[in-house]
Formats: sequence, C-alpha cells, structure tokens
Amino acid sequence: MSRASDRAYNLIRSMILSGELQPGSQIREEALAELCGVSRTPVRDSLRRLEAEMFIRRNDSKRSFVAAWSLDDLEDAFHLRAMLESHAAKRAATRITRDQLARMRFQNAQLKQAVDAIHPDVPRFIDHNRQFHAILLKAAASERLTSMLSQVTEQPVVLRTARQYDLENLRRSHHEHEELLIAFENRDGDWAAAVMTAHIRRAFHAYAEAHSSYTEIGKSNLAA
Amino acid sequence: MSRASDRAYNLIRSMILSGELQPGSQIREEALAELCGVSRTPVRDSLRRLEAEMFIRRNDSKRSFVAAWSLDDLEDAFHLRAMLESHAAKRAATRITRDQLARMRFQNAQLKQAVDAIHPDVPRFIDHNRQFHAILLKAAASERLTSMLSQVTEQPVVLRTARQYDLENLRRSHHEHEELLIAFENRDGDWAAAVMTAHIRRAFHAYAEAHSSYTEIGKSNLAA
DNA sequence: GTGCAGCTTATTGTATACAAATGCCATTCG
DNA sequence: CGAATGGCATTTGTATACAATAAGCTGCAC
Repeated sequence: MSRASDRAYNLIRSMILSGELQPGSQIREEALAELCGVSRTPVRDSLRRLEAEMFIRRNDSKRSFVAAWSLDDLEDAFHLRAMLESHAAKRAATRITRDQLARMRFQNAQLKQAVDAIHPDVPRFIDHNRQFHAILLKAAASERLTSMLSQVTEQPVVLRTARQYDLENLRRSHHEHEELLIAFENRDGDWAAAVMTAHIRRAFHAYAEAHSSYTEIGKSNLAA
Repeated sequence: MSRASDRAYNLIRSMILSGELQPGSQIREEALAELCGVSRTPVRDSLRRLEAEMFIRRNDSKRSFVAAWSLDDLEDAFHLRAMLESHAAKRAATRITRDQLARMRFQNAQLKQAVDAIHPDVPRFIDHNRQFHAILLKAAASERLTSMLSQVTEQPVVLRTARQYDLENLRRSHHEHEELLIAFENRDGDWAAAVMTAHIRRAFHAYAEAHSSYTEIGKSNLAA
C-alpha cells in the first residue's frame, strides 16, 4: 500500500489492538482522518480492510464499530486457527526445504533465548514466534491458506491479555516447536499436524486462563 | 453496500466469473468505471473486495489483474473448503433447529426436482444447492467460518466448467445431502463431517474431470 | 405522557481534480 | 548491438466538494 493508506491502516489497527479504540465504540471516518493526518479516502480504504479482517463491524446503515468478541468467539477463532495451521503443518512437512528448516530452527533457538534470559524479553519472543510460523506457512505453499490464517492469528490480541501469559507457557511453545521440527525432519505430516493442533489448543487455554483471571481482577475491583 | 458500489461489485464479479474479463488480463479502474457507469471511487472499493476474495491480484506496483488459477490451486481451494465445511457440518449437527432442518429438507427436495424433471434446470439446482449450504452454515453459527467459506466456495466457477458436470453428479449431491440430513437428525457431528468431506471431494473430482475434458478439447482445437 | 412528522444534523457515498508513482519507449552512449 | 537514461504516457493514490442517507431531536397531536 501507499504511504497515507498504510499509515492509516497501521495506526487504526494498533489503536484497536491496544484498546485505545474500545470494542463496541463507533468509528467515524473523519475523526480517524484527522487523527492520522490524512483525508477520508485512505481511511475508508483501511476500514474496509479491517472490516474484512473482522476487526471492525458495520451495521445496516454503514456505520462502523470496533468489533467486540466474547470468549466463545475467541475459542471459535482458535479452533479455526488450529484446523488451518495444522493443515499448513501437514503440507509443510513434505515440502519444506533444508534452508527453511534451518531458519525455523534458528528462530526457535532465538525465542528460547528470549525467555531463558535473566531478563526475559517477551516482545522479542513474540517476534521470533511470528517468524517461526511465517516460515512454516511459506513452506506450506498455499496462498489461500496464508490469506485465511492471517484472519485468525492476530485476533486474540484484542483481549489485551496476550502478553500476560507466563514464561512457563512460552517455554512450552519452544518445546512444541522442537517436536514440530523433528516431525518435519521425518517428513511426517500427520505427526506435524497433531503437534500443531496441540500447540494451538494449549495456547488457547493459556489465553483463556489469563483472560479469566484478568476478568476476575476487574470484577473484584468493581466489588471493592 | 450502496447502489453504485454494489452495481460495480456485482458487474465486475460477474464479468470475471463469466470469463468476459479473462484470467491474467489487466484491469484498469477507469475502464471499469465507464463500463459500470460510475466513477472510479466505487470501482476501487469493489476491486479491494474482489482482491480480498482473491478474484483479483495486484502486482507490486498496484496494478490489478484477473486472478488465473491452476488446477492445483483449485484443488487447494477445494481442500480448504472440505475442511471448513465439514467443520461447519459438525457444529451444525448439534445446533441445528427443527425449522432449519425442515428448510434444508425442502431445499434438497427442490434441487432433486430440478434435475429429475424432463427438462433439467441446472441453474435452479445450483440455487437450491446454494441455499441448502447457506442454511447449514447459519446453523453452524460461526461468523468467522461463514466469512472464510465465502472465500473458497465461489472460486471454482472461474474455470467456467462449473455448470457442465453431468446430471448423474448432481443426483449424487442430492443423495449425499440426504445422508447429511440423517446424520443431523441423529445429532452425529462426526458422521455429518465425514459425509460433507466426501461430498466436497467428489464435487472437486467432478469439476476436475469436466475441466480436463474441456482442456483436451481446447488442445485438440489447437492441434487441428 | 406517548407516538409520530418533519426538520436538522451527523455520517457515509460518489464524483472529480490533481498528485505521485510506475511502465514504456526512444534515444544515446559505451 | 546492448544497456542505461531520460522523458512522456498510463495508471493508481489522495484530497476535497458535494450528494444521499440515516439518526436524533423538537414540537405537535391525541
């Protein structure tokens, strides 16, 4: 995308993810345009994209609102992601190149370092994790799959408990990745798919756990 | 969508599906704008939507082209569709209401009539078939799933052999639908999912068959 | 007080003009 | 003769003005 349109998209998206734009709140094109320092044209463009990615919903009279997802909706997204990403793992198992495998190993080593360090660096973990999955997706060699997965992978972040799950869970991710790589070395698609399904399901429960405790904190605050 | 934007979207989409806009050919916004009798603004809107639906591709310099899918790409789409739609069937099995089930039965009876008539009406079959699957998807109650499936269901039509597959295959669809309904009556999600996977896979091979013969006719024409 | 009509205002949709980027072709230089 | 470069043409991106539509409000009737 071009400069103005890109800026608007990234800015609006990050405002949704950070919670700056609250779920359920209405979105006005002109207000965002001013915020982004561009005209309504690129903003509209961005809103359409975000709508396709289900970050934004529109009512019958075309007004836009920040999507508000329940925990059930989130589980739904995780189910779909598990299905699609395990399919990707299966495809990748028989298509991955030596080079890609090496790069996945590298990313996995890096993300281990990020959490095993004296001062764990979660954002760094997340970045290497993202790259790990990106290489896998590339190896799966299905544009459609890539396009669909992009619709369900970033979604959970909206609950903002994303980065709160504990280091133990992140270390488990590392080990699951290791197992995945061994399945790849053995070109065992079924194994790879099973590991991936388990990987995503565990991630969901980690999120759900973090979310429920977050919710309870909220509740206790109200009660106090 | 609003009138102008809607018109542009439907027109461009149907021109792609009908082959009027040939796969691989470049698309110019202004030309389409004239064709649709609207300005470039709603055309751009439509192009973005069609791009998200992968009917249109854009190169690095933002020029748009009609997507050209290979048979492999198509099989990929069918694989994804089988996966997603069987998941939908599984969910629907335990959620579907009496009313929805009755409506699915009705649609299936109608599509049987369409192909069993003395003068078979394939477009009518296709319409009832579409509604049958739409009710199922509604019963599955997952917006995300619905949104994703819309990306892979209409795709095959681009090969334009869509309506050419024989009546025998359409009758098989009817019978598979019948079995699906029985699985629903028994609230057996696994059964429903299995029937659906088989249903979609068979549909793919019917398409592939029709396509290969079509291709061969094309080849023999060139050879002649 | 309730509900509806009509007006006012807020918000989105469309057209158009202009800016920016890219591709294309011809020309020139090695 | 081939490759690089410059400028022109084509195409897309952005801003802005205006049109259309929907929401909200005010006041009136019952």
